[in-house]
Amino acid sequence: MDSITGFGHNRSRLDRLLTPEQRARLQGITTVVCYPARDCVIYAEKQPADAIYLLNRGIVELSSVSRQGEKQIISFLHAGDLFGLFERNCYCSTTTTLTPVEVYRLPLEPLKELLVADARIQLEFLTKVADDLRRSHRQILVLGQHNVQQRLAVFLTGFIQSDQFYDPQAQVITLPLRRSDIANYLAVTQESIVRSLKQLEAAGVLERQSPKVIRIADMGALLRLASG
Amino acid sequence: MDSITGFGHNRSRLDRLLTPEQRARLQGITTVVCYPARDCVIYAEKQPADAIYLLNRGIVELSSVSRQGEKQIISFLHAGDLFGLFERNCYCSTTTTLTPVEVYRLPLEPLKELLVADARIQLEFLTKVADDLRRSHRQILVLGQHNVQQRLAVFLTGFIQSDQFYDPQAQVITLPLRRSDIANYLAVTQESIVRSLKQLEAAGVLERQSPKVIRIADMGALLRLASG
DNA sequence: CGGAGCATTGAATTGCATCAAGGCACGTGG
DNA sequence: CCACGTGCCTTGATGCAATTCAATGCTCCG
Repeated sequence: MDSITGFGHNRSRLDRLLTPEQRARLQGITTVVCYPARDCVIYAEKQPADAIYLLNRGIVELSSVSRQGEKQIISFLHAGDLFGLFERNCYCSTTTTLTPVEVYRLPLEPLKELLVADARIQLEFLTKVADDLRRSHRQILVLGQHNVQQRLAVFLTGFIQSDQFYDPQAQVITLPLRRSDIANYLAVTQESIVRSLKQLEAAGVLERQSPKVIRIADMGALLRLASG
Repeated sequence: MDSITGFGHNRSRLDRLLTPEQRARLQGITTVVCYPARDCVIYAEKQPADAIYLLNRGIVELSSVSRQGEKQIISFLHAGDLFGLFERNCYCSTTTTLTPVEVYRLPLEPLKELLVADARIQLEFLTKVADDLRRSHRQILVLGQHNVQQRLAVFLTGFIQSDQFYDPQAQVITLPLRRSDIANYLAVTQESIVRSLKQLEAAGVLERQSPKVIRIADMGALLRLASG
């Protein structure tokens, strides 16, 4: 809930959010779709939009590619997250799986009817979209105000509430991403990520146990960096 | 609708969005609040949240201040826009008037009841929040991928659909903002804005008729810059 | 069959030269 | 007076190329 990256909080699955009856109504229009591996494209930017998706299992990356071919990762999505934002009937971004994924596909027209018919279900959707908006605003602050070290600190602190990627005992984060993914998310180069990691290690803030395994040595310093 | 800054599109006023009956229901919980000048704070970051606002007249700036004291303008709001995003019952950002403003104040609890009671009204809200999310995603792309010139071009193109600030005949934009506001929005310094304006003028893309009055000399070039 | 050693490949890291943007001080103009 | 504009210097981040590292699969041998 507090996380910007999305890696922090373990969001509720669909089946905890609604009453059994509401779930049944939603399931009436739902198709379950599975993607077995990483790098599967669920939908691509500018493709005609015919459905909204609700993520049930796995991690999805929301991204857009600029004309120069640079990829910007807009956010990472987890179980319980909605995606499928479109404009003039075409999707605004590309969604790619980072892990095996299971999604609920909600075709637009029936969904709209359902939302109008059941205001409670709609309120769940409204809440989710508002949460996304809050996260996007935070990302704007990070990209606008923070230097590379601070961005990295924000990114890392996004993990400390995660069961899946953070071991509170050992204070160890296991990154599910490559350096280049982190770079594309924080809008810096991969080299800058590496250099900042090195600086933070030299400053005693963290310790790289292997490229993807990072021990937080000084949580206070990390949090201070992350908050600007 | 296509604008990122918000200065482009003349959004619908509340009174065009709903049926008379729905408008009446909304008015039942609404207080009209007026701010007579610029620089009035409607609410401040971290203040307890008790209402959502709907802008009826004027321009509002949504911003947040980082710990180092740097202001980041997140977006500009116009008639028809919703604001008042909060988390744990406290507002996430500060809203300040840029012009005289009239807002509809919608207290949270009655609003929530109304949204649950009337799914059509709620759908208007959902649509607005989704639009905001789309704009935020675009701003993330701009901050992440564009250099100063490109950001400025994006900003300027945001005006070309506006009745209020763009004269299509003369191809002239009248900026309602200071250099420092543009800088805080685009996450660069005021000096960089000035230098980029100069470069664009030297390149024949635009012409500064006065600091706030800018003639677009080569719209194609501007649009090309803006799209990366 | 299982495990040690080796090859292969993509990822991570480093050094160095370069540059876009920032910071500051000062001048200008409405 | 406040906002805008300019010149000069500094610097954080980048781009590129080279090097190291790590994970995976493969072979071969006990």
